[in-house]
Amino acid sequence: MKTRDKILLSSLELFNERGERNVTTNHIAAHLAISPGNLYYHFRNKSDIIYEIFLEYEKLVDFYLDIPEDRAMTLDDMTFYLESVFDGLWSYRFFHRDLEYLLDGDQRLRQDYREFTNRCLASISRIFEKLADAGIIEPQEDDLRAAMSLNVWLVITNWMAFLKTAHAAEESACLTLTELKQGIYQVLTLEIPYLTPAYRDQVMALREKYRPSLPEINLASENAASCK
Amino acid sequence: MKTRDKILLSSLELFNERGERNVTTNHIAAHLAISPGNLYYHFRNKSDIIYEIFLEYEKLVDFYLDIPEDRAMTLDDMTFYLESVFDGLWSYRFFHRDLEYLLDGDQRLRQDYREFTNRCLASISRIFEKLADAGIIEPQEDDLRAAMSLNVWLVITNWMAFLKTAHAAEESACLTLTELKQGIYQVLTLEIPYLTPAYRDQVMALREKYRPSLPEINLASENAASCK
DNA sequence: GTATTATTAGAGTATATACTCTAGTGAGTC
DNA sequence: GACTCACTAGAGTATATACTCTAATAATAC
Repeated sequence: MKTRDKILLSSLELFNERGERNVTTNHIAAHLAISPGNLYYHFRNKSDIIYEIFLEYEKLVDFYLDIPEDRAMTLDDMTFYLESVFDGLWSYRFFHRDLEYLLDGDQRLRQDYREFTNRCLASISRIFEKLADAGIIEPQEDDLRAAMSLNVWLVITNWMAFLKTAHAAEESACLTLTELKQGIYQVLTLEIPYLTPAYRDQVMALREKYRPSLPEINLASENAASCK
Repeated sequence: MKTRDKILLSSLELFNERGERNVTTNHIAAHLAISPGNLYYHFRNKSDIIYEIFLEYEKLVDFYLDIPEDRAMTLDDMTFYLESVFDGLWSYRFFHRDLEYLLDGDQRLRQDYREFTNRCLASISRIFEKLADAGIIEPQEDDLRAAMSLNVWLVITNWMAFLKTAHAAEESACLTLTELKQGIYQVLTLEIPYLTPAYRDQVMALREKYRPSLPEINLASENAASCK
C-alpha cells in the first residue's frame, strides 16, 4: 500500500479513536513509523488530510443514498438506507464531532460539506416521497416533507454525539456499532404517525429490533470489556 | 464587578464568538487587560472556567424548564419553554459545539452534564404529558413519549450546529437569534401529527411564525452587515 | 550506466499554549 | 506604623504543534 494511502487510513483510525483535536500530524507519522517530513511530502497540511478523508466519506454516503428511480421502494430499501447511513457515520465518526472547527479552517470543505448536506436532505426527502408512492407512509405536502427530512438528518447526524455525551462516567465513552444503530429506532419514531395501516405493524416490528436494550443503565458493565 | 466574574463573562463572550478551541487563557486575560497570573489566581485552569460557566447554563435551563404542577399547561407555556430553551442555547452556544472534547477533559462536567441531559429529557417528557392532559396533543404511551422527547432534545441541541455548517461560505457563519429560533419550527414539526383537532390550527399558526424566511438563500446579503 | 524523479529520514524552527513563580500593591485592622 | 491578606503584574517555563529544510536513498527512464 502506498504511503499516501496509509497516511489517510491511519489518520482516519486515529481521528475516530481519539478525536481530530487530539491527533497531531506527528502522532500520525509516529503511528506509521514514518517521519513528519515524509507525511508533509504527501500532504500540504493536516487540513488536506481531513479534506481527502471527507471526499471518501462523501463518496460513500452518496453511493448509499443513490435512489433507484426505475422501481418502487420497499421496506427493505428503507432498512438498507438506514443501516448504510449509520455504517458510514460510524466509519467516519470523527467528522461530525469537530465539524464546525473543521469547516471554519477550510473553505473548500465548508462549501463541499454544504452541498453534501443539501444532497442528503434531498435524498431523504425523495425517500419519503417514494415510501409514500409505495403506500408505506402517507403522502405529505412538500413543506412538511422538507421539515421532516431535516429532522431526520438532525437525529441521524447527532445521535452519536448524544450517545457519547449521555453515556456514563467512563472517560472515553466506549461505543459500539450496535448502540449507534439504536439511532434507527429514533429515526423510525419520527415516521410512526405517518405509517399507513397496511405497513404499520411491519415497520413497528422493524423498529422494535433496534430498541435500546437497557434505557440508561450501561454503567461500565458489559461495555468495559469491549472498550479498547 | 469582581475580577472573577469578569473572567467568567469575558470567557463566555469569547468562547461563543470564536469557539472554545480558539480561545486560550492568555486571550481571555488579554481581552480583560489583566495578567495571566491574575487569571490563574482566580481559576485553577481553563476547565475550571468552563465548568463554572456550565453551572450557570445548567441553572438557567433548570429554571426555564421548571414545570408548574399546580395548574394545567397552556399553549403559551409551551411557547415560553421553546423560546427560553433556545435563548439559553444561544447565550451558551459555545458549549454544545465542543461538548465531547469538554466532557472528555473533565469528569465532573461529564457526570453533571449527563444528569443535566436526563433532567432535560424528563422535563420534555413531562411537558408532553401535560400538553396531553390539557388536550393540546393526544396522549401517548410512555415508550413513545420518551423516544419523542429524545428526538426533540436532539433537534433542539443540534439545530445551531446545523445552521452553522449548512450556512453559506462565509467563514465564521454569522448567526442571529432569529435564525436560531427557526429551530422552534423544526420542533413543532415533530408535534404536528399528535395535535388534537381542537388545537391543531392554533399550533400550526404558531409554527408558521417561526418558518424560515428564505429556505437556503442567505448568501451574505443582509447578514454580512450584522456580522461582527 | 546515467540522469531524473519520487520518496524518505530526521533534525530543526517558529509559534503557541497552559500554567507557574516571584515580587509586589493597596485596602483594611489593630 | 506594623501587619495581614486578597489581589495583581509580568516575566518565565516546559511542552506541544504544525510545519520546513537538507540531504540522502530508492525507483524509473533513457
